[in-house]
Amino acid sequence: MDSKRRKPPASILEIASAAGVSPATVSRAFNRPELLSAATRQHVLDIAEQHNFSPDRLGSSLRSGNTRTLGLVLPTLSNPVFADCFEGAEKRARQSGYSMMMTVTHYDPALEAAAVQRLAGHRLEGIILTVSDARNSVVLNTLKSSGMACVLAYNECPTMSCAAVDNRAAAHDMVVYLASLGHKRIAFLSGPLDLSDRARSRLKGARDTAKRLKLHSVTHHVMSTHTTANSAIVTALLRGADRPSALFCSNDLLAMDVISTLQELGVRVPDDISVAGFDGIRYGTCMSPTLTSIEAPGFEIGRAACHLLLEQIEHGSAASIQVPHRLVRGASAAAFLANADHHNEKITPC
Amino acid sequence: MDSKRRKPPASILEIASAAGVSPATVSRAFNRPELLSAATRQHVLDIAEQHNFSPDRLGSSLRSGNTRTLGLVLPTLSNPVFADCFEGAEKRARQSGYSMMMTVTHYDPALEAAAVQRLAGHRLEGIILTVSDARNSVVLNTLKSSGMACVLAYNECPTMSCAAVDNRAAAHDMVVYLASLGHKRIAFLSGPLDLSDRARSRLKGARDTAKRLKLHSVTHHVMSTHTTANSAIVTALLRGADRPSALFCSNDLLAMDVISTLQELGVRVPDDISVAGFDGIRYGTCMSPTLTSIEAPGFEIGRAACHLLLEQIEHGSAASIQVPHRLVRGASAAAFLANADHHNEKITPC
DNA sequence: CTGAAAGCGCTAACAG
DNA sequence: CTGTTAGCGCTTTCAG
Repeated sequence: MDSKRRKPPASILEIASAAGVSPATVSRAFNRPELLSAATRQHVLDIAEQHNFSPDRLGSSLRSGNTRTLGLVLPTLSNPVFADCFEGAEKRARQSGYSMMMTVTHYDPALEAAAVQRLAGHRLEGIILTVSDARNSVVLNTLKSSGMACVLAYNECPTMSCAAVDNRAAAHDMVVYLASLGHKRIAFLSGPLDLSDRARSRLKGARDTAKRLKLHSVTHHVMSTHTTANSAIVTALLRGADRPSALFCSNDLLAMDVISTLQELGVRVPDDISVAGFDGIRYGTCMSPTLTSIEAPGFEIGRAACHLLLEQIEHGSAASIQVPHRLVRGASAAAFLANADHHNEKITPC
Repeated sequence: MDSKRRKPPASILEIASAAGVSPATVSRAFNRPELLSAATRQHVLDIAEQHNFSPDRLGSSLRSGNTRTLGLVLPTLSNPVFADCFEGAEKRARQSGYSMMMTVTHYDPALEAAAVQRLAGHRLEGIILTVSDARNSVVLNTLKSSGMACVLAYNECPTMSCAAVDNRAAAHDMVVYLASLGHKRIAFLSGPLDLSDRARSRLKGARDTAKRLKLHSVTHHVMSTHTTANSAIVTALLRGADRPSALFCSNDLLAMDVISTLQELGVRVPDDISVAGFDGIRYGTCMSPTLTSIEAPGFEIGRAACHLLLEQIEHGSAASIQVPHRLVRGASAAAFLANADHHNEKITPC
């Protein structure tokens, strides 16, 4: 019936001639209606409507220089905090007539660089990203020197505009809470620190606070990825006299995997050991036990980041926003009982 | 130091003159390297490298007509199945050098229309979407008549290219499973059916199968949203002699909320009543009780949808893919015990 | 208030 | 193999 090559959509010239006006007038009817007489404007819009016409952003972008498109570069959407972040950012963008181009990097700096390069080719007006490590990120330097508007989400960085929680303060709050439950030996679990400045800040916050509270110093245990527990490492850290009574995980997905690993090992949470996460993902409250965590509101971080980005694009400002965090008391962390580690005594060091 | 208005990035003409060749040659060095001598090509690329140049897609798109950008329109990323779908689709797109523009619609047909309109303005080469109701969707008709390449994800639709699980067969499998556990009265819970053709198909599959298996006919209970339980409705359906012994929820998020609502009401799952979901989200296995569900693999659906879309763009084909589903046996659905509804007897109808 | 003309950055078509 | 030329669709001066 209809040919495979469909006819191209009407251009501004056809509308102009159909309406008996110049192309400039058609353009103005859409972009600067105040410059036209009400009659002309309405006439043009009617004709456009009839032809089902709306101006092509491509020509418009090329000529005027603004694409009304933003970029969002996140580690992964499998982590609900980042999915929420997208929703917050995209909603804010949409409110200002911007579209969002998005990609994921899986915490891989090489993919981060490729992502920025690819997106930048589309002449985005600005970009929101979460990088592995804001301090030594080549891609951030490239981006800054290219002059593209740019805001970090989740990363804290003194030299760039960013929207994030205060990771150190949040970790502080968690350690204070765990201490208030009677825990004196706390271990911190995370993925590779060089791939997450957030994990680093959280560890630092935890260590500083433990020292200030005169707890045992916080040990650090590195999993091979950010969100999965290594069974061997978890087993190892349960051994010995200086075994921790609470495990503070650098994010909730890791905490969930740690808990299920512990359960497989026959270690009860929180009876034998307490576990806390970070991020406050909603599924934490459906788990058994419910997850103790720090809520870092993804939607709000995304919204704030996009807001900052738009301000930067429109007014050149380069402010940052610190989004408030909140302690979530769940059942996975409970009061420390001196004899709770009885279970452990039976484990023979191998 | 540097002025607020940074100098525009190098254009192809500057590179051309710097390299002592024509602009067309620079273009070819990037797009059709096989047309150039190795020497010229390398020389041009070196110069480009020095100037940190990469061709602007905007000019390229306008001239050549392809933007190498796809659109993805999903209900929400808060539901992990859709987040996975994005990951699958975007990864596939990236492999073919496409970027992904994305937006969410929160199951609102008006937002669906606005989303498509907005994205179409960017001259996408194709679009993947999940709509509320593929059968009577104005936006789908608009899209088809516009000639834009288009694939549905999750929706099943005989007249369009789509990537989805067989919802009726999947619901069939679930009912067969529940029946095998001894359940004879099954209730189906969902959001408004006119906003979800998937929920409709699943209900139909459940009803047909219940009839074939000579179970009691499946009752249907409508929640005000797709993913939250109405406490009053849940309470009501627990009353009476024909109270169901199993609740089949149209998605996992709803099932999770139903379970927590039941627990608040003092009804034990699965001891007093069994609950099943649909989607097979990964958090289902961390819950207590673990969730019985049908896995509808989001990543695979996204990947397949994007694959179909690219085929359609490149070869005009309009095939569909049925992605296999899988029953996930969790602890939320257990064998029916005749006396299990003792708990119920005590509830006084009000 | 409206029109004419130039050109954003790039690539396709055509020459050579 | 490489250069020349024209123009994708739009907006923006500048003139009226």
